[in-house]
Amino acid sequence: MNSAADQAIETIQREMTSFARRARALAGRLHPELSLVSYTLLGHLEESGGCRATDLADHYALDKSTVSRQVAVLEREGLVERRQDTADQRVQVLQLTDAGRRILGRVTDRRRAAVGERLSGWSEEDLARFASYLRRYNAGGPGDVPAAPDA
Amino acid sequence: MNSAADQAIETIQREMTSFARRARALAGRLHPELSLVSYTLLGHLEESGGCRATDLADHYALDKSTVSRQVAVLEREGLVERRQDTADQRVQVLQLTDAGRRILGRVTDRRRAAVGERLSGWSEEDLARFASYLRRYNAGGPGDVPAAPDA
DNA sequence: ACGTTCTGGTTGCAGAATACAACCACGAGC
DNA sequence: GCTCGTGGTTGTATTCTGCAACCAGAACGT
Repeated sequence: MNSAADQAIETIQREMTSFARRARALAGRLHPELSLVSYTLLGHLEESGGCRATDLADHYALDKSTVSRQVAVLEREGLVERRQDTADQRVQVLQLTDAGRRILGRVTDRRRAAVGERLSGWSEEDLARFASYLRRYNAGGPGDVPAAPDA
Repeated sequence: MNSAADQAIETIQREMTSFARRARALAGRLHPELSLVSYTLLGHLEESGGCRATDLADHYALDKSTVSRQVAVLEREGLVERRQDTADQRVQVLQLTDAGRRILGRVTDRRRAAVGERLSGWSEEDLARFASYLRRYNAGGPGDVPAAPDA
């Protein structure tokens, strides 16, 4: 099958890859104080309103050991805190601290500004459509839970 | 300023970030024989039809030392070859070998299949539009970072 | 109750990717 | 011919990562 759809898929996979490739460097330049990993972990904590380390690992396809270490760093920096779950003593519920929320907010602002600048010439309609495509792409996918469109 | 456009930009930056975060793991699962880095470097060589290491570094916002080492690996594996530029003895033009082209093709196929599966429910029109948005976004200034207004 | 298995998490270890700085070689301009 | 800029490599240190081994608490079966 070599249709127009195929062409589009080829382009999508190439452009998404290209973007991903640059993302780390972008994060490094835009907010050296919060690595791309840390940023996304904090972001997920905010979105989810607190979750377990395992959830983070699943969500980002990381090994639980990696998450464990990353979280340890974030905790040492006072950006997240862990609370033992009362029901299950194994579980540590992770949550943003106020400091974490503050830093996350600052970094998000800066990122949004950067992205916004890049999107400055776009019409509101295009922006909305692009956003919805991205959300749909990330949400969808086999092997991935259809993810409640809550947040 | 909290317009619809702002909302869209917020979403775009979040979703792009989320995607980038997973990309490495995806590559690891999908084609362990070719890391995300190697894949993108080979991809750029194919697209460009051969270029210098410096071009790769610029394009992906990598340090030239990083590229140098990555290319060394790819050369050792016989996937790229370097030719001294006749005009400028400093320059090494990098090009895919047949083996490199073969592997790149295989991996691209696999990636396209994965992406395609994720996009299976999409209309042809949506695919085309999504692709064009991504291309437009990535093309937005090879100067790369939209120059953080903060720093 | 007790042992087995499962789940959430940490730690030891090793490998890969990366940046920065120092360096070498060549080319260009004065 | 010097000096400076450019393309590339190498030394060094850091960070991210996965895998495997491990520990502790829960769940389940007998």
